[in-house]
Order: sequence, then C-alpha cells, then structure tokens
Amino acid sequence: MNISELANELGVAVSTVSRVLSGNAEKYRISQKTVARVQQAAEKFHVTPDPLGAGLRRGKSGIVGLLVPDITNSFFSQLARAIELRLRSSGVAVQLCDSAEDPDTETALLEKMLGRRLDGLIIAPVGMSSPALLEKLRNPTMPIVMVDRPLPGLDSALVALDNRSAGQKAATHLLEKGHKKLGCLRGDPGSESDQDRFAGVEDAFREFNIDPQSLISEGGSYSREQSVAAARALLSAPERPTGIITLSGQGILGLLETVRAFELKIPADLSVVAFDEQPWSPLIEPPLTTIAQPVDEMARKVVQILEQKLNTDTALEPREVFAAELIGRSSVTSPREK
Amino acid sequence: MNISELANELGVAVSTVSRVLSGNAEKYRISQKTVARVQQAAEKFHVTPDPLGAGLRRGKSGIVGLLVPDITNSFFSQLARAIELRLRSSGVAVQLCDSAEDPDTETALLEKMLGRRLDGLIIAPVGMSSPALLEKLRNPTMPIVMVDRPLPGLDSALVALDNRSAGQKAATHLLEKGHKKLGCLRGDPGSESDQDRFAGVEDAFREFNIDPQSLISEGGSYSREQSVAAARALLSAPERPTGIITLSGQGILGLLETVRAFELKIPADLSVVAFDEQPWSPLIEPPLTTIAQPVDEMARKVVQILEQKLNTDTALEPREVFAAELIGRSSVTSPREK
DNA sequence: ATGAAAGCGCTAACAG
DNA sequence: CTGTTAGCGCTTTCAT
Repeated sequence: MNISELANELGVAVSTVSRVLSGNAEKYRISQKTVARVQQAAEKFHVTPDPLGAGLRRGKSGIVGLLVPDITNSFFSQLARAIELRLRSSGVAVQLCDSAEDPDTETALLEKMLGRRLDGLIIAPVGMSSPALLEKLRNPTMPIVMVDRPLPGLDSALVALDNRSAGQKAATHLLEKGHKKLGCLRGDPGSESDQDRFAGVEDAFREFNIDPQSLISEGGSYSREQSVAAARALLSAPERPTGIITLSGQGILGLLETVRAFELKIPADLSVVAFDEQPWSPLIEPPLTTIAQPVDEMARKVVQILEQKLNTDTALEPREVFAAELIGRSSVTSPREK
Repeated sequence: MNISELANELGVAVSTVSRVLSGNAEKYRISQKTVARVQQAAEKFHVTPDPLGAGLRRGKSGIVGLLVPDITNSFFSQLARAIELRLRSSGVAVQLCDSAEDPDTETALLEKMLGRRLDGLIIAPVGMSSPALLEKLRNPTMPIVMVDRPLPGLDSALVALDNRSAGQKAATHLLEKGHKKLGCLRGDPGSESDQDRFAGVEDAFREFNIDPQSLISEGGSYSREQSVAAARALLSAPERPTGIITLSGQGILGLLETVRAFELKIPADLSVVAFDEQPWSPLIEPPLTTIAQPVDEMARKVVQILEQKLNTDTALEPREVFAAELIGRSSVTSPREK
C-alpha cells in the first residue's frame, strides 16, 4: 500500500498523508487529530513513502556512493563502517563499491555512480582516471569528497593522513634506535600517499645526516604477490636492512610471510614499523610497532564535509590533514652490533 | 540533461532514446542509424537514464540491501566484496548496512531497508527480531536471503556453513592429538551458528568417549570485552584446558590478548583452533590452525539464489550448507605430559 | 488546516 | 521502425 491508497482509506488528501509521513505536519500545521490518525494507519498498514517517488520529485536519491579500493583492508572497512553509521543518522544510505585496487574497475565504477544520480560521492581512489572521466568529475553533478588519497588531477575536497610526517615519524623511530640501513616496502609508488610517506622517510634521513644510499625501497602495487616480491628483494639486498617500514597497509602481510620464509626473527634480526594499526597488531609475536590513522575522526570529517556540501552550495574544497600516531611496541629494537 | 531533452535535441521521440539507452534497441528494431545517432549524442552530453525515473516506472530500485553485523570482521568484508562484485555485473547496486552486532540496530536497519523498496535483501543477522518485524519479514515485498546465520523464526533462504560438522572437525583435531580437557570460547550462545558449532564439539567428545565434563565453555557476545572475559575465565579454570577452540571469528583476538596477559605459550601451554581463517592467520607466531569458510563460494550462492528469486517468482527457500575446511598449522600439538 | 493538481524522468503499452 | 501517451508515487505550489 502506498500513501495515496492510505489517503483514500482515511478519506484525506494524499498531500496530507505526505506531509505527516515526511515529518512536515507541524510546518503545515496539520491538526493533532489528523496527524495521529494518519500515523496510526500508516503504522497499521506498514506504509512508508516510497523513496523512489519522493526522490524523483525532490531530485535526490538519498544515497551516497562510497568507493574503496579494498573493503577487506581493515582501514577501509573501519572507514566504511564509521561513514555508514554517521550518514545513516542523517537518513542517507550508502552504496558500496569495491574497485579491487584496479584503476580500470575504479573508472568503470565511477562512471556508473556518476550516472546513478547519487546525492554525493566518497572516493578512496586507486589510480588516475581517464581525462574524460576526470572532466566529468571536475564538473560533478554531486558533491565529491576524496579520502585517503587524492585522485590525481582532481581538486575536490580531501581527507587524508599527513603522510609525509607519518613517514618521517616511522623512520625517525628506527633511526633513533640506531638503525643505519633501512628498507621501505612501498605500495604503489605512483600514488601520492605512497610518495609522501616515502618523502617523509627521506626527510628523516636528511635530518639524521645519514647517507640516503642506506635507504632502499621496493614495491609496485598493493597486491599480495607484489608485497612478497618486494619483501624478498629487500631482505635479499647485498647489505640487508636492519629495519623495514611497510608503507602500505597490506604490506605487512607480505613482509611477515617473507620474514618467516627467510627464517628471520623480529626484532632480533629485523626491526619493523608497519603502516596502519590492525586489530591483531598488538596480539602477534612480537607485537607490532605501527603507524595508526585516526580512522574515526577521518570518517567524521568526511561526512561533515559532505553534508556541508550537500546543504550549502558553497564551492569550497577543503583539504583536511590528520596526524598519524606511532604506536610503539616490541617489533623495534636497536640493531645488533656486528 | 535528461533523455527527453536529448530526444528533442535529436528530433526523435523519448521512447526511442529510452529504448536505445536501456539496451532495447534491438528488441524494438531501431535502425542502426538512429541507434548510432542517439548513442553518440548521449555520450557527448553525458546522458544516462535517471535510475529514479526508471525505477519508479519499473517498480524496482536496482539496489539490494546488505546487512552485516560487522564489516570490520574479515569474514563479512570478504563476503561483502564478493557479493558486491557479482551483483554489480548484473547492474545491481549494493546498499551497505552495519548493525554493529547489535540486535536493536539490526531491527531498526531492517525496518529502514524494508521501507526503502529495495529489490532484495541479504541479511547476516545478529539477534532475533521483534514479532512485528518478523511478520513483515515473513511477508516480504522483496526476496530475502540470509547468510551465515538464520534469523530465528524466519524461513527465508539461507546460505551457511555446516556449523555442526565444523565444530566437530575442530574438536576432533584436538582430541586426536591427545587433548582431554578442552575449552570453547563461544560467541553468542543464543545464536544458532554458535549452538551448532558447540554441538559439533560435543559430538566429537561423544565419539571419542570422553567425559563431557572435560569440555568447558565461556562467552556471551561477539564483543572484544566479552571475548577477553571469556578467555580469562577459560584460562583460569581449576583445571586449565590444554586446548581451546574459538567458536566465533573475533574470539581469537580476545584469546590471543589473554594468552599474552597470562604469559602462556601457544602451542606449548595451549593448543588453539580458531574459527575463521584470516589473512594474518598463517603469518603470526605460531601460525594458527583455523577452520576456514568458503567465503567466495558462499557469496556466489547467495547471489545466485537472490537472482533466481528476483527473476522467477518461485517461492522456494533453499537452505544451502557449505563444508568448512580445517587448515592445520602449528598452533596445535599434543598436550605436554604431566 | 487541508485539498487539488502539476510534474519530477522514465518505460511500456498501444498505435501506426 | 518510431511516435504518443499514461502513469509509476511522491512533494509542493496554489488555492481555499
């Protein structure tokens, strides 16, 4: 049953029912009695306004799209959870899309979402987009907020970590412990976040006046295979690093796998700082020193920006940057004397 | 620009544009020339049929709802990812809802989704629903598929693990190694899946003719705190179990935390079998023996059932059960001699 | 305080 | 092969 049938049933106008059910009774000064009658009947017959009809009329779908590279990655699942929770309380639904870290899929997905007339778009991008798509994105029909990383060439609002200083924090921690030779397990060296983190590591080297030659890095994508390959390369280097920083959230998995294969011990043979705190980081042997992102705060900010763009038509595109926190645990010690 | 404006622009009827753009050109035998002209213009002006209008007309939104207890739990995030991927290829979008393991939230969310006139509902339930909601769910306006666990009182299609034999497998593995005293870290003992897993464990005890008194269990919810409390209780028992099975996916986190606090060593002091394979299960020290669910196959089945219900109006509600796989690793050994 | 009616953008039935 | 048109369910302006 829909609201006009309900209206018939009650002998009132559709508009009255509509006003009551969409919470505008007061605004239109519907009588207490009518309100009660309508609500009661609506309850009884399980009547709710069809969002399709309402959406069509209002020109809004009540849905925002959320595009993540990998919902399986705990950073993104935490983000998704927090974003959905907050948006829900504003009556907005979240459409989930997973690009599987693949730029082409991402492009296809963005095209789809753009066509779906969503109310807004939250994008955690992987790659760069085609010029055609980029142009559409630049003149969006809906507010866009990027998280985690910017989409190259797009100046939309962005919520991200201060990656550079996060990288610096990680490296400084190791350098302070006396490590001289460090390895970085990079994610996608083409991504801005990866570059920034690495740049931060280099900053630390400069600050400590250590020869940048002592810093080696490997990596090429966020895939498990690539992480493993990179880890192997790092651990097979002529002069093996005494400390490794995994710059991408998933990198630690590849590293741990490889460390095991090489029969190395953390931290005796190798100190490790891992990007992204995970639920299991404190629980493994040894507990991992990590760089944690303030996921919840970031989610809050994303939603806040989005809602602001939804409600006002100001065209400002803020870049909000959050500080990472180094959580010191036992995967880092001073290097063994030779 | 919408399709009727496009039609004007081209001097053709809206219906023609509609037919071309919704892929029915062939069916209506639109001329090659017109098709080309329309497609080209649509491309040029970025015109896609508004799904709100189309949906309203067709009576379908093109969206299915996915309700999970915790997207942060890797079982559910893998499930969500696989489901979204498959549904996407049928042009269906996925609305994500996270009930945070809370029955009340779940109820509220289900009410919302029911009202949203989604095309279908995929539910991984937490608790039991109010009788009122249950009745709505029983006469659903859309196909419903449950995953992981049934919603008590609802006979909709279900895709789940063969929990009983999974529990049995886990216990048998421990019992075969010579363990006599086992502990179960349960999730929510009110949930059917938890009960089945536990029943499976009891089956194994019976099969091995071991006194059921040697089987103790603790737990009350899926929360981290409860897991820790349960783990503490288990490890503080008068006669400490030599082996523990974590029946819920998150339980292992609480157990590991507690094992660490108690300064116990796995597997020397305690053998462990953990439900749900996680990306890090093989990588920690010691690598965990786990019970793995065939997530991808389960996702495939969910989507298959849903699409079948979407396309035909057969009212069959299959219960599909999948076999768990025990992945043997080093967290289980024979118990120390006393 | 409420009703009547227009129209959001689309598809499908019907017409030719 | 293509056009015309009704109407999906709703909100909102206008009218009273």
